[in-house]
Amino acid sequence: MPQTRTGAPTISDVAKAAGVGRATAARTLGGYGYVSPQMQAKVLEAAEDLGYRTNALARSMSTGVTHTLGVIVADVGNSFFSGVLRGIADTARMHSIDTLVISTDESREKEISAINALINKRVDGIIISTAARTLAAAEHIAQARDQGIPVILVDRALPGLGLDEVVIDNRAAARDAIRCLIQAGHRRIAFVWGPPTLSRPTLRRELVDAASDNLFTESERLEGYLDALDDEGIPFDPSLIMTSEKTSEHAREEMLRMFDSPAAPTAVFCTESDAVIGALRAIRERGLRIPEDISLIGFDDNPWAEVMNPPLSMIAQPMHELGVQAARRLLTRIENTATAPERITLSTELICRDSVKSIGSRP
Amino acid sequence: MPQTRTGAPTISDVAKAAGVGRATAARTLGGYGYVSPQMQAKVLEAAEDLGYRTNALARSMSTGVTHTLGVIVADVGNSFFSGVLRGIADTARMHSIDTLVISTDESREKEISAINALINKRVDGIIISTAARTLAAAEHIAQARDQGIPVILVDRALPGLGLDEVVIDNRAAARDAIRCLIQAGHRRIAFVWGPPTLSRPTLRRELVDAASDNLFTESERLEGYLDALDDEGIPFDPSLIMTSEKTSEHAREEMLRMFDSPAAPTAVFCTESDAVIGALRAIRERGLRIPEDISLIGFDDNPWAEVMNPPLSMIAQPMHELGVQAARRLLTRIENTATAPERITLSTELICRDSVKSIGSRP
DNA sequence: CTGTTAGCGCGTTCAG
DNA sequence: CTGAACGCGCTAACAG
Repeated sequence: MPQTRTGAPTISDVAKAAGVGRATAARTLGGYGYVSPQMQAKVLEAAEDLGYRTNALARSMSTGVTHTLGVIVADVGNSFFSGVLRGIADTARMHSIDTLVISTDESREKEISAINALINKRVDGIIISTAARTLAAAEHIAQARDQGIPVILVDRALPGLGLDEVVIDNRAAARDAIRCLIQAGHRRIAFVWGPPTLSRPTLRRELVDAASDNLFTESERLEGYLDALDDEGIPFDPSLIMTSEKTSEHAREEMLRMFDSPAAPTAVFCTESDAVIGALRAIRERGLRIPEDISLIGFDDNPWAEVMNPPLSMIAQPMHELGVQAARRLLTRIENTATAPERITLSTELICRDSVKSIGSRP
Repeated sequence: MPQTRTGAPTISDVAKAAGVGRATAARTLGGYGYVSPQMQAKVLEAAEDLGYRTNALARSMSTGVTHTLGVIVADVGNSFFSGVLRGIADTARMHSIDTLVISTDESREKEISAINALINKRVDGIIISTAARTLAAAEHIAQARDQGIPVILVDRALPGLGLDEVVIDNRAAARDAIRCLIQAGHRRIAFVWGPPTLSRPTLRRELVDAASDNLFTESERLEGYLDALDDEGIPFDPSLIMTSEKTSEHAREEMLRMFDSPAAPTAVFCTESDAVIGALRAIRERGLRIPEDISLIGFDDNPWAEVMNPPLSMIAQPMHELGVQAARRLLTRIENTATAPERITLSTELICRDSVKSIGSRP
């Protein structure tokens, strides 16, 4: 029978039952220090039939290690983040450390409260895909870092914080996709979802400014789009950029607007899979066919992209690997806190299927 | 300057800095007991510029509450589970409690080790979608329950454990879908994925036996399929049941096999979205059209189902709500440990779109 | 190799 | 209303 109020047998209960000192019991149960095989057996047996479970809280109190790490993302329900999470949790679990997950919906308050909760719970480290776009807005992250908690930025970098970052090359990914479209003869390419702005930007500068104040991933993708246009000397048309709120419903609406314009796009580039969904809805509503009437390339090669009619050309992001690398980096950072922070950039792959048609307006 | 080795300022540091007793500091910082506004102010200020963060571990040690709950599922990377998780985490976070997530890949060992980790970390409760199909195989769950940790079963029930269960009506969902197909005139309906068996069952009994030893959800779905067949007096054909390992690749292979058989199915029912992906691949490979050549209904109404050509008829599961209900139930269970366990059954919705064609072989 | 003792940081009596 | 003292369960020096 357990003696404590909480009901759980403690290490002293075991020691008593085994007829040895606490420390001996603690040593064998904790797996440290020396203890004779005979005593060990006695302790183990006593522990067994008392149903002893080591109290991780108490252990953490004295060791200062919780074997728990925190993960903060916008939405664990999202396929991208849940893929990353899986990668993180898998590699963490291999080292028998658990994962605390918090979704923020890109809300600053939620992110701050998440960080605080994790700090208070004394997690061994934090992996975060922050909604902050500026150093000033990332004070809570700097705080965690200053508390001595290792922090890894995943998917969204934020230079200047002096933290390790694990990201993909968003700019190159977007550039390659747009190039693929341009090479197929397209010149009017819609960019479905860009930086949200209050009014539609007319100048390129306005747009770039808005983007630089936006999420790392989104602004990089826009830059890549612009890069490709520049390379081919194609003029930038602001009416082809979606700047409203990022929901698949808004993506649909903006696409509809573009289709109804005299200078409608002949191709669409979507920066996220929800954007693809929205674009696809609009395309169907207007009775357009892919790729005959409109070509499409999107981000995130989910399994369904391949079974669409026609199969969609997509940019595959290594979600799981992103998580694995972030977790690895965190683990080594926990050991060795003193090396210089670095950025790990994973590459994407443009999976060419049948959603892009050559419209042969090229020499 | 912090005095402890861990670097973090403690409540006594604050007390000292504020020139008051520990208890006074503890009371204001912990938000309990009485303390004069003036002292309170002094303490708060001292805490502020010392950068004090309450140590949740220490607090949990004395209160016995961790404000943390554990979630165990097969795969957080899976869209169904990540949806459920989101529901759980959302409602938990509203009560400022965090969520520890562990994936098991349906492995018994991983599930056991997950439960142990959670018990040791003294989570306030556990929500699990267990891989165990029998009471005997669920001993680890019974153990957690006996340790006094509230446990809620989600998505997969296991009667006899005496635990609360939050599930959907799998049997009715499958039955309705099959009925819809039958009413459209179909009599040869493939069931893509059923209980894995070593050899293809020839008798209905064999199959049902295999199913009853399978996951709760899967066996219920098979029963629903059989129910509908029985209602209409349609004979059961074992060659239409997929009994190999559950991967989309195997789903594809089994579909291919069925298509090549003289008695090919005219409709397919898929019990999971990965099964749909596999079936869709096979359908394309054989050059079949939906719904002209083959009708299809699947589980899990993910956003992409609606933008397929044609839009797919799907069974929508309330994933988020499943999580919300499970979390709610857990929270009330944590308060009030003494009420009788109950099963909450959420209903699904058959979303009829264009993947089912009437083949009019009916009066 | 083993037992004793002192923290870890906070909640919580119990006098004053 | 305030402060001193003890306990939570475990690790870690330190003697023996």
